[in-house]
Amino acid sequence: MKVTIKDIAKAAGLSPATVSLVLNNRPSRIAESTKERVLSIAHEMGYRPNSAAVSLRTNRSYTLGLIVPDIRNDYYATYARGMEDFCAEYGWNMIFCSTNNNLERERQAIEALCTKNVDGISLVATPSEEVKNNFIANRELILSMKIPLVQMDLTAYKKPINAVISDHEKGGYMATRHLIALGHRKIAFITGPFALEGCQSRLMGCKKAFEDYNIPWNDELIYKGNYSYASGLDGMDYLSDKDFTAVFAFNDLMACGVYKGLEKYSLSIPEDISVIGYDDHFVSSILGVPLTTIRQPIYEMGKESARILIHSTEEEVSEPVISKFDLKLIVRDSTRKI
Amino acid sequence: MKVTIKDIAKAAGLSPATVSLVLNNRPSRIAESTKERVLSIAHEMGYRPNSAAVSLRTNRSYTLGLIVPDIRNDYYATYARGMEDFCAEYGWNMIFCSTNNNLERERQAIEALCTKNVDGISLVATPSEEVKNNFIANRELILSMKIPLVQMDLTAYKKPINAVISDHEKGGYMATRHLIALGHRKIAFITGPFALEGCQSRLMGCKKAFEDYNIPWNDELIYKGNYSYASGLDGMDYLSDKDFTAVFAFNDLMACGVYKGLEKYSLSIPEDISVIGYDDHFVSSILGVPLTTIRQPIYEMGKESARILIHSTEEEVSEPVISKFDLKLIVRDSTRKI
DNA sequence: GTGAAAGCGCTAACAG
DNA sequence: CTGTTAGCGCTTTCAC
Repeated sequence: MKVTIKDIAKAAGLSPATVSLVLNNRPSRIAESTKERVLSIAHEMGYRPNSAAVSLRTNRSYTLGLIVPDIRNDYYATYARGMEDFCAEYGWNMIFCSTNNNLERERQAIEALCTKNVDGISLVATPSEEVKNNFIANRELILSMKIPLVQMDLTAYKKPINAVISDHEKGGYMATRHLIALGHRKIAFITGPFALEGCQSRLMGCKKAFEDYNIPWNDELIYKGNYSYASGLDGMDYLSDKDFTAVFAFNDLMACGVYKGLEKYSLSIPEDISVIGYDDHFVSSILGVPLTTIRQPIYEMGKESARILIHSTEEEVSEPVISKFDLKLIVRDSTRKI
Repeated sequence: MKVTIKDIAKAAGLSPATVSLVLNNRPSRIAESTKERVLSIAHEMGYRPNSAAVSLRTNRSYTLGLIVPDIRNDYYATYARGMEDFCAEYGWNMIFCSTNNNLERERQAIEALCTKNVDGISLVATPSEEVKNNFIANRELILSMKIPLVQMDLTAYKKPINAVISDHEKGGYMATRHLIALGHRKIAFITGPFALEGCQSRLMGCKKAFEDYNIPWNDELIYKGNYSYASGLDGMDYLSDKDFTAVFAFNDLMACGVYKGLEKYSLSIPEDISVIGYDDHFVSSILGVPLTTIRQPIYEMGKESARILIHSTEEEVSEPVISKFDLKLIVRDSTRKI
C-alpha cells in the first residue's frame, strides 16, 4: 500500500497536520529536530504525495495543458519542449493535446483539461479554414472557465489576452528585403491560410518592403498554401508558367515542397531561383542546398508561455501580458545575387 | 463557482449519490425519467466532473504517462501521437515527459508521474551511454510502484514485461539484403549506441545477411554513431579513406548526415555510393535524393502501447504482452545496382 | 510547539 | 427506486 502522510505521522508520533507543515516547508514554529525527523522518516518510507488529494484540497494541479494542431510537427514540438523544460524546472507537468486541426477536437481537449484542473492552458491555434466563429468560441470557452490562457500568435483574436508572438510583419519584411537586396524584383510568395494572423502579418511585411523599394506588387505571384509540404509543391505547379526569380515560402516545410517542385521543372537553387523559407525548421540546415530562412525563437516562446502561466497562478495578475519575440534572418545557400 | 454534483442534486431534488450513478451511467434501478432530468440539468448547469476528486476516490486518473528522450524528435513524436489518438478515443489524457537523454531526469519524470497517479507509463528508453545499472533501476522503480508499464524496444531489459517492439534483426537483415541484391559487397555501417538492444539486433541482422550470402565481414567498415545527424557526418569522416560502395545508416537522421558527408567528399548518391536508412523519418521522402529506408510502424506502435496500458487497467492481466511489429523496406532513389 | 477537526468533490456500500 | 453515510489524502484554521 502507498504510504500517506498519516503513516508518517504515526511513525513519528506526530499528527498529520504537523507532518504536512514540515513536508511543505510551511512557515511554522516546529522544532528543527522534529522537522529533520519527519523528513528522514518520509524519505525512508518512500513517501510520495498524492496529487489528487492536494489538487482537490487546494484547487491547484501544478499541471499545464498544451493544445497544438499536431505534436509531430517540429515547430510545435519545439514549442512544447520549451514549455516542458520550464515546467520541469519548477516541478510542474504538462498534458499534451493534438487537435489534428479539428476545432471539435480542440473543444474536447479544452473540456478535458478543465476537468483535469490544469492551472493554465497554452493554445496554439489550429490553422483551420473553418468559420472564425468556432475558432473564437474555443478561446471564449477557456476564458469562461477562468483558466489562465496563453495564446501563441493570437490569431484572429484581438481581445486583450496573454500571448507570445513573433513579429511576423517584420519577418515578412526581412525576408523580402533580403531578396530585394540581392537584386530580385519578381518574387513569388507561397503563403499560409489567410485566416491565420501570422500569415496576414507576413504578407503585410512583404508588401511594405515592396513599397519601400518602389517595386510594383503583383497578385499573380501569390499562391495560397496551407503550410504543408504538399502545398509547396502545388505552389510550384501554379507558378510554373509565371515569370519570377525568387520564392518566399511562408514556412520551411513548404520551402521543401518548392525545392521538389523546382527540381521537377529542372530549375536549380540558387542558380535559377532563389528560395527563402520561414521558421528555421531543423531540416532546413541539412537540406542538399541549406535553406535561407527566418528563424523564430520558438523554443524560447514555449518557455515564456510556461513562465507566464505559472507566474499568473502565483499572484493575481490583472493586465494580460504580451511577449513579442524578435526574428532573425539566417542566410544559407538557397539565395543569391542576380 | 464551479458546479458540483451536489449542486445538481439540490437542483433536481435528489441526493448526490443518485446523480453520481446517473452521470456515470452505472447499473442501477433509477427511473428513466429521473435519469433524463439529471442529465439535462447537468448539461444546463455546465457540470464538469472534478477529476481530482474522482481520482482520489477511485485511484484511477484516466491518464497515461509518456517518457521519451526528446519530443522534438519526429520518431518519438509520432509514437506519442499514436498513443494520444488512442487515448483521445477513450477520453483519456497524456502527460508527456522529455528526459533529454538524462537518466536522472528520467527518474524525476517517473516520480512525477507516480505522484500524478497515472494509470500507466510508456517508456521509450533513453539511448544513453551511461551505466546499464541506472538504466535498469528506472524500470525497476516503475514496477515497484505497481504502475503498468509498456516499454518500447525493451532495451537492455530482459525480464518479462509489456513491450512494443520492432523486429530489428529482420530490419537489419532486410536493409543489408537489399544492398547485397543490388550487387554491393563492401558495405559500411553507421550504427547507434551498442547499449541499445535495437542497435544490437540490427547489427546481428546485418551479419546474418553477410553470412547467408557468404560475404566476409569487415569490422573496419563499422562506425559507432549515436543516432544524431552529426554522428552521420562524423561517420563519413571516419570512412573517407575506406573502400566501400554502400552505407547503411541505422537511422534516417544519420543518413542525412551521411548525405552531407558524401557531398563534402564530392561523392554522389546513388551513382558513387548507395545509402539506406532506417525509420522512414518524414524528411526521408523529401530529401533531394529520396532515401531508401526501413519503415517502422511507429505510430501504430504508439497506439498499441496505449491499448495495452488502458486494457491492463480494465482487467487484471497476468501475462506481460509483447507486441512485435513488422518492418517494411521502402525503396526510393538512394540505392542502385552496381 | 503541536494537534483536532473540518472539508475539498466524489463514489460505493448498504439501508430503506 | 433512491438516500445515508463514510472516507479517499491532504491542508488549514484555530485551539491548546
